Amino acid sequence: MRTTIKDIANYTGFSVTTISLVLNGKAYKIPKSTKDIIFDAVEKLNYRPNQIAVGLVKKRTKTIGLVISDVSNVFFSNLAKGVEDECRRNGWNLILCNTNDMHKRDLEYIQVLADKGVDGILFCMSLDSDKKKALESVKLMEKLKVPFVMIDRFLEEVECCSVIVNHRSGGYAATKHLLELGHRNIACVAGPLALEDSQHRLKGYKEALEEFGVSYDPDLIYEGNYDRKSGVEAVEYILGLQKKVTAIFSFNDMSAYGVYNGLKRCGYLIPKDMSLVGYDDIFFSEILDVPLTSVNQPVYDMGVEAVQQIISEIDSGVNSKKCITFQPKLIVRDSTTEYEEK
Amino acid sequence: MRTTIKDIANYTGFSVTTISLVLNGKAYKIPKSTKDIIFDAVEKLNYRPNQIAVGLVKKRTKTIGLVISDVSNVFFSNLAKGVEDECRRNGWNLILCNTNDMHKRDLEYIQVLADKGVDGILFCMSLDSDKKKALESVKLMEKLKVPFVMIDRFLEEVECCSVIVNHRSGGYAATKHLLELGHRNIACVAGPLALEDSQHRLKGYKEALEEFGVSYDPDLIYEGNYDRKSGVEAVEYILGLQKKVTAIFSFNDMSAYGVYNGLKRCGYLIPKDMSLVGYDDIFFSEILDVPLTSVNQPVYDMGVEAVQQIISEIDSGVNSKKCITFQPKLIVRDSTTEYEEK
DNA sequence: CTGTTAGCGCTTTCAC
DNA sequence: GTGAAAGCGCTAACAG
Repeated sequence: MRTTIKDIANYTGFSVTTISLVLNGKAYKIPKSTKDIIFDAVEKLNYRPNQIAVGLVKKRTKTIGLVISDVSNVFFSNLAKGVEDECRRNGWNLILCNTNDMHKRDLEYIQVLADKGVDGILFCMSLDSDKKKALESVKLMEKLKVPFVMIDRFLEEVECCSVIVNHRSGGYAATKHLLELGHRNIACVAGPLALEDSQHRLKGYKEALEEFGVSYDPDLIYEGNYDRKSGVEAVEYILGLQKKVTAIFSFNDMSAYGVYNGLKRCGYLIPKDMSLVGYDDIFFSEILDVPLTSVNQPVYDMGVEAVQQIISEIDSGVNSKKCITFQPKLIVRDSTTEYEEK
Repeated sequence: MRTTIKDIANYTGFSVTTISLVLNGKAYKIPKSTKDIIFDAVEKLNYRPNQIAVGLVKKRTKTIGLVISDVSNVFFSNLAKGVEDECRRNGWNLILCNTNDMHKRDLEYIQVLADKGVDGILFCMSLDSDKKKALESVKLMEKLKVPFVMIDRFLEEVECCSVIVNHRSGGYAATKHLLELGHRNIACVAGPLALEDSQHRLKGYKEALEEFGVSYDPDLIYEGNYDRKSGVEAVEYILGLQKKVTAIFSFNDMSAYGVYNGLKRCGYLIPKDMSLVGYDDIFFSEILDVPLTSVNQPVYDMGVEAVQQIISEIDSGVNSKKCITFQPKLIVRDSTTEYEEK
């Protein structure tokens, strides 16, 4: 059996109260001699408090849950890394929950995490969540009174702390870059347009077009699913348009890879025949033969920030309702070049 | 406040014992009428057992810990995905622990996980662990009496269940492939040779050489660190050897990417001037302009298997000491070709 | 300065 | 059929 506080009490002759007080740094009136005896016993018997028992009485577990769609997705694994690192630095632990973008699982995990007594949840809602579903998740967390911070994907109508990237500005930067290079027929491989992030990137795209006096053509927008397959399919769609598209802006790197491969397969050279911009700046993008111009998101830092927010919310008991916005940064590499009349 | 079992007792008029019995399916003698009343109340009051309290009395948390070096590493994130998926299927949860390959953190996390009452640990020891350190970690888990399964990296002298890949056979397959293509001067970009997996891949390499009557030249082995930088540095080393190397076997894909980029930078064409084989078969290897021939490891499945093993060990209370060995599989793509005399 | 006591929310033995 | 009571390991009023 594991050593318990009782064992220390028996061993030292003091009561469990005294032991607890000393171990929790609340022994204001207890002489050093007593403390020493206790600490010695703790060391000797190798005592460590049972955190389950502590959790039951303190109603704190120093554990948070991270609800994401899929850790094997590079974006999320970097996020998880940041989250875990910052947790460790603060003496917290992390329960990892993959929903595979199924709203139903969002709800299940929220409930389970609450049952396990996590002190807070870092929530990145499922791709298949429309506004109604997303609100359902939020309502559940509120009902269960578990503090939460929304990450990456957020909802304007929810009053909570969220850690996001300014996708509008990312979309704007990517598009502006292409426009400055002289491109005018710029296609987009968007993510699901039900998602705010996808919408915002599109908004940024439109803003840039407007600024350059280029009219918006909805035909040039292919609504994909943020995966590689979407990129491959988008190429087919875009080339089939016969619209003299000379540049493609993919709303994430995975779909950009699909576009990359799809274009190659069709005999297109990047960037000569087609410029390509991605979004996420996964480290692979740099390794590609034609290193990909991409919008970098400070994912790791977002994870760190989210943990700091949730911890401060837990400690203070107040919902900051802050919206921490990170700025994405366009990383120009070799997949984009000036438009040449042909 | 959350609804407790007492609330259900008060509401229904039955005692907490009865409620508990019914809810835990141990109500052999309790009439359906009573059960119905209780279930109705549970539903109405939205009662869910507090798992911390349950954990305290049952000494089971249905939670396991996963100790790995770094989730943001694709290999581990795929492992984590498998682990998490299988946990969910079985109603378990996962605490994620990144050690960044620091042995000290292995120990810290093992202790913390035990304090939190996890039922078992999936342990992938740190890269910086020599045998002595690794044994220290194992001894700690044994002392704390927490069941564990070793993943990927294992020790022959430890009596425990482990889930691994037959790295010898992977090394053999990769090398044989190159030998069959006619290559004779095959360099290796190894991982730390203190690690068994790296040693085993090397053993497979040697076996294949022997089979083809090619003598082993230790100069051709570059000991790297499984990262991209190692690959870049290895290229410099290998080209500097002046040994007419025509093929490189990288002991993982990350270092192979380094080799890939390094070779390009030096003006080498793959596979014309140099054949290249990786190990891990990260999805990205397929996307490269010259898709990488690589040894595929069924990482996801290993995660799944590890969870099944740990759960059965926890449930049965017996250490199976099984060593589950997965077979890697060579995936031939475009980065390897026949040796041509020049 | 230190100990007694109650209680966190639950399971389980035993008694009626 | 059901309930009282003890106990899991700990914290925290309160008492002295």
